[in-house]
Amino acid sequence: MNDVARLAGVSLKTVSRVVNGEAGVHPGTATRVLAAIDQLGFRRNLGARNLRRGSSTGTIGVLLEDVANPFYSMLTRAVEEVARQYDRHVLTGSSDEDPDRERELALEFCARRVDGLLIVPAGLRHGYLVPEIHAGLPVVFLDRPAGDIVADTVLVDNLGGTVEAVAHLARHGHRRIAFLGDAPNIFTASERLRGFREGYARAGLKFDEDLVAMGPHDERTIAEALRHTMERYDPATALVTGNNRITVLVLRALAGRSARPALVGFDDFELADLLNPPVSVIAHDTAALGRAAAELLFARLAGDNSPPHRVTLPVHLTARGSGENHP
Amino acid sequence: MNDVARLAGVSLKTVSRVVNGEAGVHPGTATRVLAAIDQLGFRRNLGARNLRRGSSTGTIGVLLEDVANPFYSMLTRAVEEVARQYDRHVLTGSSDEDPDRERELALEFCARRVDGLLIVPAGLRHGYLVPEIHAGLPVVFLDRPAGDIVADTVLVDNLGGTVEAVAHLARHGHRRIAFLGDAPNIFTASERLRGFREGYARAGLKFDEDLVAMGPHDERTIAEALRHTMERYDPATALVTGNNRITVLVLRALAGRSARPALVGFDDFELADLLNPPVSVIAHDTAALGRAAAELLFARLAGDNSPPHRVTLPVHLTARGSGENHP
DNA sequence: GACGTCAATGACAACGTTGTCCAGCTCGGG
DNA sequence: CCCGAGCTGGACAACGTTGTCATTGACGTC
Repeated sequence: MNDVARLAGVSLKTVSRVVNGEAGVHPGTATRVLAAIDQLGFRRNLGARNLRRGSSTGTIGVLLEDVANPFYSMLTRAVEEVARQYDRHVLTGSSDEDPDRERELALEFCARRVDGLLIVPAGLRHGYLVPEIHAGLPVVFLDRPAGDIVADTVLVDNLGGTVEAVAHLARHGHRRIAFLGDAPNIFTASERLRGFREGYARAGLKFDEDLVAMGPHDERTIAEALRHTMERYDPATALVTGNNRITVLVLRALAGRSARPALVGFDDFELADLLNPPVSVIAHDTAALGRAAAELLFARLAGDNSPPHRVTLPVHLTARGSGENHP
Repeated sequence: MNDVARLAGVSLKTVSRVVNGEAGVHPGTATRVLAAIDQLGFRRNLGARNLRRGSSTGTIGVLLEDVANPFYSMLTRAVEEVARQYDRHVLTGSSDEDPDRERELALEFCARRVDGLLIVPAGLRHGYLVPEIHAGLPVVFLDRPAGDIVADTVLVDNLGGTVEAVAHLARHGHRRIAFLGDAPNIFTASERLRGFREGYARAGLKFDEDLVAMGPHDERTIAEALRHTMERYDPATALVTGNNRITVLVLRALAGRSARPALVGFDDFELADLLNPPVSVIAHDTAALGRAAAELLFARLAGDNSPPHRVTLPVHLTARGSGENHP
């Protein structure tokens, strides 16, 4: 900026005025300044500007498990969309389900003075955020609640979803239904398991612990779980899968088998309707989830200081065929 | 930091020393300072630090069309992974294929002093980046080349891919093959179309302009294009689709039809192998694409100033069934 | 006992920008 | 011809941090 001022033969402050479109600069001077700016390729340093003005950095941080997972990438996009409306940019970080990494990223983002934080929490301890929240940083938890602090949270109806999945399968005559879920320390996984049990209870079925296989899962453990639940004297005739990745793993493991169990998966996914048979799912509006969380964050930024909200978005069973065959 | 200093009864500079782990601070003093930091929830302002030190902001910007598209989200993840190795964070922005938006985001990121820029360009004019590049900002173009400047670029073999797709279909006896591609102003779309023509030529087939339908596409235009190419006195018996989204649109439009044309899609996608029939694709390693671009960027940051590279990553046909039926 | 050494700490400027305040100029009215 | 208003431009401080350099005092040495 100094160089620009020198080249244009004006003072630093005048350049600042031109850059900020302030009134009170002679048009001729402004033209000279703009020419100098152009010639030098000057671009004002937003960091310095924000520092001086004490204004926000215009960024929000988004922490999630893995941007490459379609569920999270859709979330990210929805958040970005809302952020754009509020003139903010998005810093993303993938925690890979590692609490330490999450913490590290969160504190790093705080040091960068993000205006707010959206977190799909990996860990169960979020005390490290207390000072920041206390200092006025809005934080919204997304898809899973914070472990040990009270904060804004947007969830989907995990419990209701698996209750409905079991009810659906029971309506079609299934009595032995297996559940393949994610690691039980993950909130959504344990909630969905809880719903699964609840569904059994409501359907008047006898629950069998042996038909539950919690993760973390990969190709091998899924094959193992399928063997364990399906190849026995009293096999499961239906399956509930705990999230989009597990559903896909199961579908791949089942590919080629002639007799497929009935299947309802948690999370909708692209092409579910084009598979053979089409896969029934507990669907929820992922984009709405992201939007709701982002809107909540920006409401906080706009000054809303009501007590922490806990929003639960509805899910609905989308029956496509895979869960409607009888045992 | 001032507050910390006052509370600990030391000078500002001493706090700075403690925060930075510099030598020459009395252990007792350090303890007092740390206690004060803890009590006040102090976190140093990275923006101010970077300003003072003239050091990098530790961020790189990634501009692409839409993070929600699995292709781009996988790219993003790969980039994030590499960035992490080099201690950088990632700012993302979706341009939605809008050159103005891309430009706006790019310049905004420049003003934020990102260390480098990875761009999947939407527009054809990138002169606006010349001053930045000249000022030392490393920029790598990803998946598509820059419009009118010479810069580092990492591409996949678009031409070779569709050449191979046509050859594959021709080998199976198809003589009339249609191409449904994206908007022709998009580099990858026009390159793939070029490869498509080239494939026709190499196979000794007579090219028919009528069997090409370029986008942008949505459900309606795809249905239209299918009607136009398939329901005629000399219908196409096979189809090449120009990217993952178009492939999915086509699959959905074809769902339920008894007689399906042979199909080869550009870009691999999840579940392609589980459809009926499994979809043959021109696959490429998306993560490798992102990694290559990011590594190139960091090589530039590390001082590599050789002339701009242009890397083309190979593609390979993954035959799964949908492209192997005879007419 | 004077002096050099070394460890610990602090004063001050600077990074690039903007807000505040004041100075000089022009112009119109009395 | 003088004066104040209005316009234009500049000097200076400040944002939160760190690099440079100076200061203080304790200790050991000749």
